[in-house]
Order: sequence, then structure tokens, then C-alpha cells
Amino acid sequence: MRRTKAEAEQTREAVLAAAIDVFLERGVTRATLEQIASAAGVTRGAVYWHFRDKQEIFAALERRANMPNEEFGDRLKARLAAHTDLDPLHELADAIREGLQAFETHPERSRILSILWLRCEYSEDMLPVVTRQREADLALQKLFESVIALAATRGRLAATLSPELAARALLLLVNGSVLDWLRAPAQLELTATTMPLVAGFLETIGTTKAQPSAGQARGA
Amino acid sequence: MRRTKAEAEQTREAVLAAAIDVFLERGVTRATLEQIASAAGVTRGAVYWHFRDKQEIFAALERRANMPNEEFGDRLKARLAAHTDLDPLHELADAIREGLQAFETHPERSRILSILWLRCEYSEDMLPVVTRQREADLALQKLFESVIALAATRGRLAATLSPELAARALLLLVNGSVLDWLRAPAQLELTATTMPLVAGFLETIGTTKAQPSAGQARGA
DNA sequence: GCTTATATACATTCGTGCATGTATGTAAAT
DNA sequence: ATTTACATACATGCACGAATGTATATAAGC
Repeated sequence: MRRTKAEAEQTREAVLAAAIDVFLERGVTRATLEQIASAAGVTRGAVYWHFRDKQEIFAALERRANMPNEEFGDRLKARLAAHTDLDPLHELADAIREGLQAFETHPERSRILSILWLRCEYSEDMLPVVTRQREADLALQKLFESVIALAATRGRLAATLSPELAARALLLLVNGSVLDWLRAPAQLELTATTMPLVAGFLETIGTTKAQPSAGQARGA
Repeated sequence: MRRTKAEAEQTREAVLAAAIDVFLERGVTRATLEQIASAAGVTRGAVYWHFRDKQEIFAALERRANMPNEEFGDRLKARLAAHTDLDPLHELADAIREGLQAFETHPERSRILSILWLRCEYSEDMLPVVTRQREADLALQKLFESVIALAATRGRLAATLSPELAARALLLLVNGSVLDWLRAPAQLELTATTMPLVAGFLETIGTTKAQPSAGQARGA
């Protein structure tokens, strides 16, 4: 009955996948380890072997949520550093579009985010989780800010909003849009409904025509 | 030991107030009726007398959350109808400011919202609650949209964002800001950190100088 | 290469502690 | 006298964690 290491890793993954299902259906608190176990085709003994308790399962899922974001950020920074002739705000919009599409093409990501944002009670004992999410948001906001600031140095920014405020606004737009989509997954198309918003916002804060001091034009 | 009707209503309120405390501390799911009862200074018998179960307590709290929003909306609409010379976007910003300040001056409102947004697991059985919140959001968005559309008819709107998209963006900014504040209540000042964002956004979408077709100026 | 010892990867069982809902008691208000 | 507004008591049912059982993979020894 003893399984090989590869098989063990396989059941561990099965438990995590089952946990996603059960967390989504019942919410994290009401989800029981017995439900997770039977959904994974094992008993609670197997679950307790791989994880100390429910919170450790949750932590394992949490770690998977933030990884892809950094990847998109790094790609964007690399592209902007390589080609200095690109319009920063336009590239930013493209990067956001890719990030949104990742949610639609890779449903596991959206399901985990749905757990973190909607199937979870953030009371005081969850403060470390909230803190990590705030830090991830801050990192994204800083990325946005650096790109927007780059646009500003090229005279491509309307002066009304500082890069910091514009970055924060952009983050709130994206996060809020995703949240709305998670609330009604079947009824909305994430990228299709969100991109007009962010593209419109970026066009509004970026002066379509360059400021008098500079003289570039903008592609479609 | 039997109480008078006024006293009974008083204990009912005590139970609701205690429920707010316990829901905030433990989250709705983990909150037990015994904890709520003892926090209210009564026994579970009293709780079960006034409420069928925990969900009914939650529903009672939920009803108190949305009432004030409509009030602010009505006041804004009345003011704009009465004085047609007012700048719609400027009045909108003022109304939002009042709404935000209400959260800071009336802590019970923010505590209930904190329960609804952070201490609650929205699995499928909570769908009616989510739906009601969506409808409340939609109503606010429609209000924003009508005001922004009014500004547009006066040539005070940059054409990049349609009134609908601008209203949605504004709602996302406000809601997201409030959510962030609820996540870290002690570290942020809601109105002080949010208003620069919404004011900046409104100034960005509203052309500060009137369109060529019209000829008004804007006050500070 | 085969045996053996040990760690591994679970399944099963058990005890315990809540949390819930209901049923009943009770004293005062009406 | 009856209803009201609770308190108390009871029964039931999970859900958890730990303890134990067990069969096999794996590595060490020879």
C-alpha cells in the first residue's frame, strides 16, 4: 500500500486540487478536511500526512496566487528597457491585457483568487495573509508608477494626476474589475469588459498629443 | 424576569451590536451564537427568541449597510436639480467626500461594511447577498453616470471615456479605496487619502477648461 | 543480488469538544 | 389567564486531532 515518491507528490497535488474545489463551494471556514479528502479520493489520514492542518493547505494555495504577477511585471520592465522607442503607457496596457487574459485561459488562477478574495474571512488572525496581499498590491502599484513616471519624463502625461496617484488609480481599476468578474464569472468577459476601462484611463492620463515640450505622435 | 416591550427591543439591539463585535473579531462563520449572546449580556435563549438563526442576524445587519448611500445620492440629485449653475463634477466630488466622511464619523457603518467585505465567505449559498450588493453598486454607478452625463452635455467632459465607463471607473476607485482602508483602518485616513484620487480623476476626465464650444471657467 | 531494517504514505479508529437546535421552565407584563 | 421574553437543560451531530495500524518503498548491510 505504500506509494512511491512520485505517487505521493501526485496525491499531494490531488489534495490541493480538491481543496480548491471544496473551498470554492463551501468557503474556507466551512470546508472540512473530510470533504477535501474524499474529493481527492483519499482519507483524512493522507491529508494530515501532507499538511499539518487546514491553514497549511490554504497557505500552499496562497503561494501559487502571486507568482504569475511578478512574471508579467518582469517581462514588461525588460521590454521597456530593451526598446526605448516604445510608448510606456501602451506597453503597460498590453501587459495588463496579458495579465487579464491569463485569468481567462488558466482557470486555476482565477479559482484560487476567488478563494482569496471571496471565500475567505479576514479576521485578525488572518492579518499575515492580508499583509502579504497588500505587499503584492504595493509591488504592482510601484511597477505601474515607474512606467507612468517614465511616460511623464517623455512629456506624455497629463499633469492632473501624479504618477503615484495614477498608478494607484490604475491598480484599483484593475483589481476592482477582476473582483467584479470573480463575483459573477459566467456573466462577464474579463478582458473584454476591463480593457476599455484601463485603456480609456491610460489614454486620458496620457496626453494623446505630446506636450508642447516634446514632439512625438502615438500609434493606434 | 419578563421584560417590557421597550426593554425587549433594547436587548435585540444589544444582540445586534454584540454580533457586530463578534463578527468582526472571529468572522461570520466562526462566530458562535453563544459568543454573541454573552457579549450582549444574555443567553442563547434570548438570541433564539429574536432571531431564527445566525443568518437572520447577518441579514439584519446587512440591511443597515446600504441605507445611507441612497440618502447621499438623493441629496446630490436634489442639489443639482435646484441649482443648474453648479459644476456637476465638482458637486459629485463633494458628495463623495461627504459619503467617505460618514464612514469616519460614524464608525458603526464602517464596521458593518468591514463585516460584509472582509469577514464573510461568499460561497454559492450567499448568492442573494452578493446580488444585493451588486445592485447597490449598480445604483451608485448609475447615479455617477447621470451626473457625468450631465457634465458632458455642458461640454465639460474629455471625450476619451464615455460617461458609463467613467462612472464605472469612479465607482471602482471609491470602492477600492474604502476596501483598502477597511483592510488597515488604523494606518490610513480614508477621506484624506481617497479624495486626491477621486478629485484628480474627476479633474482629468472633466476638461478643466471648457470645450471650444462652451465658455465657462471652473472654481477651485 | 538478496535480505533486512527502517522510514514512508497512507487508512482506520477513537476520544473529545464544541455548536446547534429544540424543548421546557418561569416569572413578569399585558 | 395568557402571552411574552427570556434562561436552562438536553439531545444530536459533526469536525478535529491524535493515536494506532499496516503495507510497501527504499536504503543499508552483507
